[in-house]
Amino acid sequence: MTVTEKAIEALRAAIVEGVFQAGNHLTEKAACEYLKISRTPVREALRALAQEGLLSHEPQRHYIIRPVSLKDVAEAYQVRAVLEGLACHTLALKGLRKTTQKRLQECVDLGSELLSGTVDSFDHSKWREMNVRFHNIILEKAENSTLVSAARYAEKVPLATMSVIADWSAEPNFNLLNMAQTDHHYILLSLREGDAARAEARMREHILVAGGLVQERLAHTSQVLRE
Amino acid sequence: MTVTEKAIEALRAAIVEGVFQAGNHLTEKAACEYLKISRTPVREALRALAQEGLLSHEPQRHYIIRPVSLKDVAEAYQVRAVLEGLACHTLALKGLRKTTQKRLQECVDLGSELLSGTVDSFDHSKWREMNVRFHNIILEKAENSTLVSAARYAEKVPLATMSVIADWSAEPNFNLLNMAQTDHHYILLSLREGDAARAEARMREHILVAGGLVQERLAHTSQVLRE
DNA sequence: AATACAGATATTGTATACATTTTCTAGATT
DNA sequence: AATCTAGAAAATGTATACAATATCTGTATT
Repeated sequence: MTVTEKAIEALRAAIVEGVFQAGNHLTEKAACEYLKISRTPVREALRALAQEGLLSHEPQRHYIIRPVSLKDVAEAYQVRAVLEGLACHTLALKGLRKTTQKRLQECVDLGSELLSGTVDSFDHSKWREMNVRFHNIILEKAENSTLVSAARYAEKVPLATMSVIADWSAEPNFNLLNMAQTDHHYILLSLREGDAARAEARMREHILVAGGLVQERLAHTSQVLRE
Repeated sequence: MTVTEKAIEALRAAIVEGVFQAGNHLTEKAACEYLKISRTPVREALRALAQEGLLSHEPQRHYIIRPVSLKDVAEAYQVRAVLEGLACHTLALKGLRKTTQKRLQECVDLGSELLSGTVDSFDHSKWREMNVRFHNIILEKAENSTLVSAARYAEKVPLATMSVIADWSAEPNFNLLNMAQTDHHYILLSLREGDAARAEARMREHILVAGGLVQERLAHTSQVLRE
């Protein structure tokens, strides 16, 4: 792994965690001293993060850490909803290959297994891993590279990714998890039946609900949000 | 304008025009000598173009000019269709401001004016400008920055943008232009009525049709496509 | 003849020096 | 006191030198 790659990850983490506060300047020098490396890889990292949307930048001016609002998070989820909806639409038309169907079924089965146990023994990290896998399989099996890239982009909006939910393992909401599980079940069913419109609609709704949940939690836990 | 910015534009143009052939390597040195500048801005430009999707790259390896297939173009249009569909959905729910409605109406009026004249006097560049404007207004007035970025990304796929049609001014297809004009009319109508579902559906269909047209032409004129 | 290896060559990655532009500051002017 | 204007300081942009890695080439080995 090159220094530049490490710089991208380290700076992204630092920004999301609030080491560099939103709204402030971020000079190349400050980033260099924080990471203890030279300017060249830092410049490349800053440019990459700006393209991701984490920083804003105009030529000849310093980078600014883009504040993230609840509205930004909501918008990112709306975009993800239509993109993953398209993935479902495409995949339903294309038809599920047996191996793909099997892999998705495994996710659904694992989900119901995880939810069938006692509340105390619920394994949140396994559930999260399963969830990411379910969505990624659908996205990738649609075999549309522009779609994958665009979806990855929408996931880069801070706090607009599934993984933030990991921090809430203390008090998982089983009503919502059961809803998500049911969604997954019916999405897979629609895909198997080749019902493109329903698969799309279900996935859209599924993601919008998840987005609403994330926003609600963020509003309460008052993360690093502007306003 | 900095050297880096000029490098990005010049290299993008060179790739799209086929100066550097698709599928081939593109070494930093070759780009430096072509542009007659040093490696630093070239490296930044290559990284930016890779993020756009024009080049592929793995660390410690040279950049490769990503070949574009008809399939890629089709996929990019599908992504644009759902994204601009979302823009319509959002805008219809949000409601059109008077100024926005006026600006869109101007596009529609200009379109019908351009199509009402004789075939020979048809001003293709004005039509194209109007079309880009119509779509941009909707995209921007939806006020979802992730959506705008994702849509801009999908437009970066070579040949998957409206502007390629500019080259076909020799023989515009009036049936299709009239269809597009009708689409614009009804999209605006749905937006004004606040009918989110119809506005979305119409925009999706509108873009898919345009994408089909572009693909058909590309297949005949045999552009710089692989396979 | 095909393969494996070693050295040479070329290419990418990083650091640093210099150039240019912007921003800050101190003083003069009103 | 407020504003404007050098000049200085600091930041970004660019070029180049050096380091690390990958690729190529020719020879030796089987």
